[in-house]
Amino acid sequence: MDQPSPPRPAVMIDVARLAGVSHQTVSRVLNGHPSVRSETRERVLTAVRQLNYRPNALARGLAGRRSRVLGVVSFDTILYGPAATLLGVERAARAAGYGVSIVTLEQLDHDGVGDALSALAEQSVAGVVIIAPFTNTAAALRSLPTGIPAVVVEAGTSGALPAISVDQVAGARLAVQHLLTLGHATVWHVRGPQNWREARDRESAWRSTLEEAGATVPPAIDGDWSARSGYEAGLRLAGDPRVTAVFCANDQQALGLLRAFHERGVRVPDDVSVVGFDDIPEAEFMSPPLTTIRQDFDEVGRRCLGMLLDLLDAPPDLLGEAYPRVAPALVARASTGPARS
Amino acid sequence: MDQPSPPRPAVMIDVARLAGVSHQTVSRVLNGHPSVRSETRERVLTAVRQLNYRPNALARGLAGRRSRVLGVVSFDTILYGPAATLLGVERAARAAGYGVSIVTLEQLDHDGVGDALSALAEQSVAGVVIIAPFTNTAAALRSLPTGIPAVVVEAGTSGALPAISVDQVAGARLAVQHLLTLGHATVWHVRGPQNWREARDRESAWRSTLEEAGATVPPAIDGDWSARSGYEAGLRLAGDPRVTAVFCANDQQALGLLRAFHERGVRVPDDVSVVGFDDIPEAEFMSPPLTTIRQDFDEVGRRCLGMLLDLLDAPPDLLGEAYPRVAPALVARASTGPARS
DNA sequence: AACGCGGCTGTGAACGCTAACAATCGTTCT
DNA sequence: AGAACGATTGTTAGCGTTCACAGCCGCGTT
Repeated sequence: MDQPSPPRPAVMIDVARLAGVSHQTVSRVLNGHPSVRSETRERVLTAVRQLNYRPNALARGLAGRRSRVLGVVSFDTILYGPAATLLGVERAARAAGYGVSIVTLEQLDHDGVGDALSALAEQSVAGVVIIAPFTNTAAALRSLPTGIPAVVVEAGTSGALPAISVDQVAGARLAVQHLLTLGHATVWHVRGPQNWREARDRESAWRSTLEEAGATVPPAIDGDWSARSGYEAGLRLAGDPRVTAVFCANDQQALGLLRAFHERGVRVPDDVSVVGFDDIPEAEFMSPPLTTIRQDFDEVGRRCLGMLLDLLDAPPDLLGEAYPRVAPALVARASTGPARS
Repeated sequence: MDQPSPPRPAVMIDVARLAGVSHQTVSRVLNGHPSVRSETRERVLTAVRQLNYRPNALARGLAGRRSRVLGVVSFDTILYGPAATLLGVERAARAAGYGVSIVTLEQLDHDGVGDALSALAEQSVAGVVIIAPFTNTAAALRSLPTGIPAVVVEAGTSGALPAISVDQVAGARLAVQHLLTLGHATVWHVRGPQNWREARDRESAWRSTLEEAGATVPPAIDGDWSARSGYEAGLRLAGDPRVTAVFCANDQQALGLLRAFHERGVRVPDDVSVVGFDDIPEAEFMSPPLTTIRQDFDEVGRRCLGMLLDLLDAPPDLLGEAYPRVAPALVARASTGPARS
């Protein structure tokens, strides 16, 4: 006689027996196969509920082709953008009935990405989302013949890979034009790390926007996304009377910059205007509240997943440029103002 | 005749054939079984390399008992602590040869946790780490007879569940005592959301530390971890001459508070000292740099994983309180100073 | 000289599910 | 009326591993 709550969780055959059908019929019901008499379907569903049956995803993946798990390759640092994107992807995946397995990389190099992908392939993920917007990611991926459908996030115009990204060029242009419109003769730039695609895109858009406006292009200051690097940049910029407007490649750097300016008695926005990038939740509460470029990471995650799902059943790679960039937006706050007269 | 790069990835039997052994011997080599002649082992490993064989985790999980995947239940907001902990767990898991599947919850309630756990159970994870330090998480978990080994992060002294946490009480005490030592008559508190275990722990430690010191205990101000809530608290506190020291339940709230004080002309630390909690990377670059309590989330993640792995082969729950709390540390910066004389 | 034992390897059967095909039945078409 | 058809269900065979149980070998024992 069976115990009411057996140690072993119910499997499909248990459900089948209880419902008086074959295990295949149970499978059909579970997978929404059309040709099952509705009375039978009900009987099966009742049995499922009664036994608290949950299909085993491992067996499912092994038997059929597709697993209902997606892989996400992210990396090892807590940066707002990637973290927010990951969340967006996960949420969208869950909504679509997929699980999410993550791998973070410490190495940004070829092997790192390769290993991550292998680890995911081992788990038979149906597809992967790669949130690793380094300039060399695309190259690394191209040389990996894993055959898993993949979507790259934020990789910009890298080429042959399906990618979703925020329009970095438009964002940087928004920032620079905002400052120029306020009457600043030129705009300085604290850029992000050079191995990041986005950093390069922002920098080059900054440069070309200035050039188009006929403004002189000051040298870019190096940064690495961290507040500390922004702080150091701020210390260098603080003494220079030519500096009236600074565009930071992200909000953390802007925070550090603000700190340095504050220390050195540079008033923002009276002496210098500052614009950031990302619109992290804290931006509104910096001193002063930071004007910045908002990126909708949630939307990125969502589109990214949509694209991956399309990729899963649409075999060809004809999807090329069908997916438009996500548009960034300027959020004007108190850190920017008219140029000193 | 086989193509050199077949569309179908190699499976164990392919390796076996190439090495001239049985599939079982291949399995033995892969799992480090002792009784394989070293010459045979070499032969198999060579074949593995040659075919670029990777064992199928799905089949492995199905056939054997254990899958090499752990689940992490997190939730839907980008908060520094949980994000950092997740990263720590993932890193530790990867080091131990485990994959990580994540599920985020939007609902904090019983069903939310239950669904998350079911989703993970479906994937046959070997164990789960739950990063959801709500006060009701413990209750929700106890009522779930899923039978999966689980470790809860940051759940404090909740009781019957294996848990790893930073010593919130010690942390809050550190903060309050730091301020009292500086000569402040009492310390105000902007607390976190009441459904968070940690928020309650910090609040009650704040209260008891004040009481022990014979200081009056002002009413706690509500917050929800966000900078905005800190800002609002700051606006309320700014007018009050009795307020000379504020302990914020996290750094974001402290940021908002600083912003509000700045707006209202309250000088920090001259008029009011402020202490935060977490030591987010930005804390050092706030205006002024924030004195705060550092939590080592990476260590939390690591211990958490260690505990889970112990739990996996050590069946009994005799591990109870064997795992000590992670000690927090005071990081003194410029936002605190002596009381006004 | 036969026995037994330990190191090494192979065989068959799960694991829980889906895919492909076969079987059954009541209809509908010619 | 006989056959073919569509809807519904069952049967059999894997998916790629590990597990349990044999085999085989050569050596030291009795």
